[in-house]
Amino acid sequence: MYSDGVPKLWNETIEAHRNSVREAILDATAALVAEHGPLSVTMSQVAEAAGIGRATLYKYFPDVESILAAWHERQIGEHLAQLSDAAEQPGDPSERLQAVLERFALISHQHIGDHSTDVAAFLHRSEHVAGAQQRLHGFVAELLAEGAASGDLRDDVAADELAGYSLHALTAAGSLPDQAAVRRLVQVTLAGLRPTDTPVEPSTRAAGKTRSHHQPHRHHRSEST
Amino acid sequence: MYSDGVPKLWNETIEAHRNSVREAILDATAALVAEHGPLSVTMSQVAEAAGIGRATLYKYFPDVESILAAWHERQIGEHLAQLSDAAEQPGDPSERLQAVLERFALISHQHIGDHSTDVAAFLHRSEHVAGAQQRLHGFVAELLAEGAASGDLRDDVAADELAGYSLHALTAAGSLPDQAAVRRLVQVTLAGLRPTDTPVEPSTRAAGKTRSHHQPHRHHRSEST
DNA sequence: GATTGATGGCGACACTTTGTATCTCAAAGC
DNA sequence: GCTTTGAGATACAAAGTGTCGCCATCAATC
Repeated sequence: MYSDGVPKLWNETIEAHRNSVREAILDATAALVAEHGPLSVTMSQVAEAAGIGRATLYKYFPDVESILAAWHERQIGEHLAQLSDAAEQPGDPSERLQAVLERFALISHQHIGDHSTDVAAFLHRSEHVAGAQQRLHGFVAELLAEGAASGDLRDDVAADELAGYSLHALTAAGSLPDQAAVRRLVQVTLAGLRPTDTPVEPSTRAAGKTRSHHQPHRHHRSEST
Repeated sequence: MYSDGVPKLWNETIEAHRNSVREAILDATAALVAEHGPLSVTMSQVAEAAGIGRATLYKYFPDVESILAAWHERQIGEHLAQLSDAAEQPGDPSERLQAVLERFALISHQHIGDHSTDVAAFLHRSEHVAGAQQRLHGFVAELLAEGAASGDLRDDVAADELAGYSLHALTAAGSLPDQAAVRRLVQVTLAGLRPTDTPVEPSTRAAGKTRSHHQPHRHHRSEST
């Protein structure tokens, strides 16, 4: 039937089945989270909603947290795919960056109520979850590094840190009422990324842990070009 | 009725006691969350950790979600107090704003691992929780409105939206390694708030005066991630 | 100072959820 | 046909949940 080069031909169909069941579990979980919140999700509910026996569920995931982690990974993965798509559109780096950030903001805005993006915050070992999240961060950081190299963006702060800034700032889109507001948010966020005439001072002061406000900046209102 | 000066003296001591027990519950919850994550917190564990009977716990809170909500409220309240303190320091509006934002960023940075600020994301009725969070948002929005009025900050975007932007952007401090990075983040965030020569309004660039198309919207959602 | 009333704390009970061990069955491979 | 492999359901012990009712305590009243 199949190519006999593969020793585990039977394994392929079973893998496909497991995958479909897994997807059903994740879908059911998403629905339950959207309805009752992540805290009240139980293995029993998930099993019933997914249409499988409860004991069977344990053959896929050991506990609720693992399910939520997997769900979160899937979500981020999908988002990352959309962002990659947006990044591949033609245009100069600045335009592409804007397209990516706007895409991300719109995704965040789309998922209000659904806690998919926020889930990472309360999974205990957030570091474990960091898989897709890391890739997302790295992806944005790379774009930002490009922009900094071409002079479109500020280079006085590491692209890594700017990526964190951007991603967090744009999650504010989840609280916004409409897409026009989302676009304004993207503009504001981008404004924070552009080169400044008052760059962050590198190290005029030694390593001190005092909190007190450092020297006041006199910033000019004109940010020409 | 002997002493009519203080009719409910008994009520005061009992209230004090209830408050202390309540604080103990919240402290115990915080410890449990820090150790095992919010998902695995149970009423039994909280009761034992707080040193009270489980049934007694139900006289204070009906379920885990309520406890987490109360804990979150307390945290935000404390943060708000610190921010108010920072805002009352002398200085011009711009300096005060920077002090407040830096304080907030440092608080976010301080609480890495502890999910106190992230909890709002997964409480089901986040709108219910929004009490202190709303005040925090309004507090920052007010500062931003001041800055916009004095010309130190951009006025092409509603202070309301800028507040959401700022608070979200600064939560990125939770992922930063040291305080120097936190200060850089504050600078980047502030850069997004300053006036720009390319305001967000699509048209209406005729005169130097911008018409505010956007009216302040009313409803918000969860604030932190 | 004894009684009454109201309130906090806790033991106990019935019920649900959890995690696992065991069993059955369907399909691939010989 | 017979064996093997693994998915899926049933069964059970342990833990968690929500509630009722009893007791101790303290304020207020006689």
